[in-house]
Amino acid sequence: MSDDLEVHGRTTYRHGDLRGALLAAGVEMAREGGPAAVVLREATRRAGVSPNAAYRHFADRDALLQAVSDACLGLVADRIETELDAHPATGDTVADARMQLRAVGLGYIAFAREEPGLFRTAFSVPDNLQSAAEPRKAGIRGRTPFQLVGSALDALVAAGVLPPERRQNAEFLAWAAVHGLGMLVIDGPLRGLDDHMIAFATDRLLDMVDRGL
Amino acid sequence: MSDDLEVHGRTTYRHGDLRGALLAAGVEMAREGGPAAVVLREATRRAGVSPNAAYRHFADRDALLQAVSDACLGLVADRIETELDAHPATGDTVADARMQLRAVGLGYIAFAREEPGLFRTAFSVPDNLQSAAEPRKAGIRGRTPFQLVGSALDALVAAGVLPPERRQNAEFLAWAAVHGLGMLVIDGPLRGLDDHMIAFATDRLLDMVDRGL
DNA sequence: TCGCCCATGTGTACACTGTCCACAACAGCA
DNA sequence: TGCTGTTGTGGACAGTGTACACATGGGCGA
Repeated sequence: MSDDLEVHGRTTYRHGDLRGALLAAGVEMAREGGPAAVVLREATRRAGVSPNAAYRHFADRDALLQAVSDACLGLVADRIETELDAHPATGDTVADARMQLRAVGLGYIAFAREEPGLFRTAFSVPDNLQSAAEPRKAGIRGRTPFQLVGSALDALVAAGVLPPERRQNAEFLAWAAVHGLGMLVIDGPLRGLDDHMIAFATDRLLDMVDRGL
Repeated sequence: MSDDLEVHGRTTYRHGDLRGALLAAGVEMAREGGPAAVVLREATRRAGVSPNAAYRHFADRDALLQAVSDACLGLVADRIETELDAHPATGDTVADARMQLRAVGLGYIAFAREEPGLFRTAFSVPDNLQSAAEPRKAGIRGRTPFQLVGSALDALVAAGVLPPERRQNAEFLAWAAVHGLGMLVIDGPLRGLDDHMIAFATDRLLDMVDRGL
């Protein structure tokens, strides 16, 4: 019996961090097959535990999916932060603010292309305004994608590019545009276009946002 | 035995239009619970037929979902056509062209709000450029949503509002923006906002497209 | 008109899923 | 040391997709 446990790298009756293990397994399955591939029993199998053990940590399969989805949103945030780092400030306040919003969009689309399964999973669960800024949806630096868009818009206002009266709710517009492109790129009509065309479309979309906000 | 058949409105061994019945049942289930609610066995139950009968008309559950999704896209097109009818031409070519694109967006968002389940289902299945204009995704007037956006953009070019060099691939930008807003409204951060706020956000988004295209 | 064929629907069966219930083990505290 | 509440197990059940063999009878050729 204790042999069985050790097979799965477990020497004690207790797992230690089953919740974490299930979450990690869920993310891995989501990566491979999107939200539908997040299967509770399979997660317990990968964690080396009986199916019902999951119910000590998640109310039901939906709760697991919700947690996986939140983790995916955090990964989106991380990818955006990476893109922000790749475009460091130059000192030109106006150009920097513009680039900041652009970087958010680029990171968003890049994540959609690099991890379509995680991207789909991130947005497969109903959300709302209240929870859009909850810490469990945040990346490693503690900011959610929604907050990252907001910061970029604040910078645009501070730089005098975006008139303050247009700031309110502007994240919805920017987000909608970029999010829509992301969806179209991974399993909408734009699926299968080559990198060059995607990059071109992204560029034009960001121009549109920049000009039209 | 023949009694059983008659219970489901069937007097013959053959159903007559099982494919159509399964499709209709699928759409109904999608309306109530989105793509996940499209259950093959339940569809056959509603059609008064044994589960395996479905396999004479659809290769598997995914093929049924694909067909349901196509039908939903047709309904999106119908809703857009309705909105177009609600904004008849005035003779002012420029204003009419602008309004045409606006109507497409309004119809799109309206459908998302009125039929969230069908909307989600319409875009739950991978798509691509080739199939975006296939007749089975068309509405009652034979045009797909993708084609309706295209027509509106053509009108903008004809009216001299949109420079021809910006016409290419412009449907991607317009579509992405509106599609993104649709997603955010039904189960993104904008979910639960009241009608007034949604209308306001839609208006501003369409302004952005109009200005930024 | 008869008889056959094959498209269409049925029955049975299997693997897999989510989830409920009663039970077992054991970590940590009294 | 012994109790207790938390965590994991085992068995069971309904529901799903789908494969295989079989039944039915509508409509065609003879």
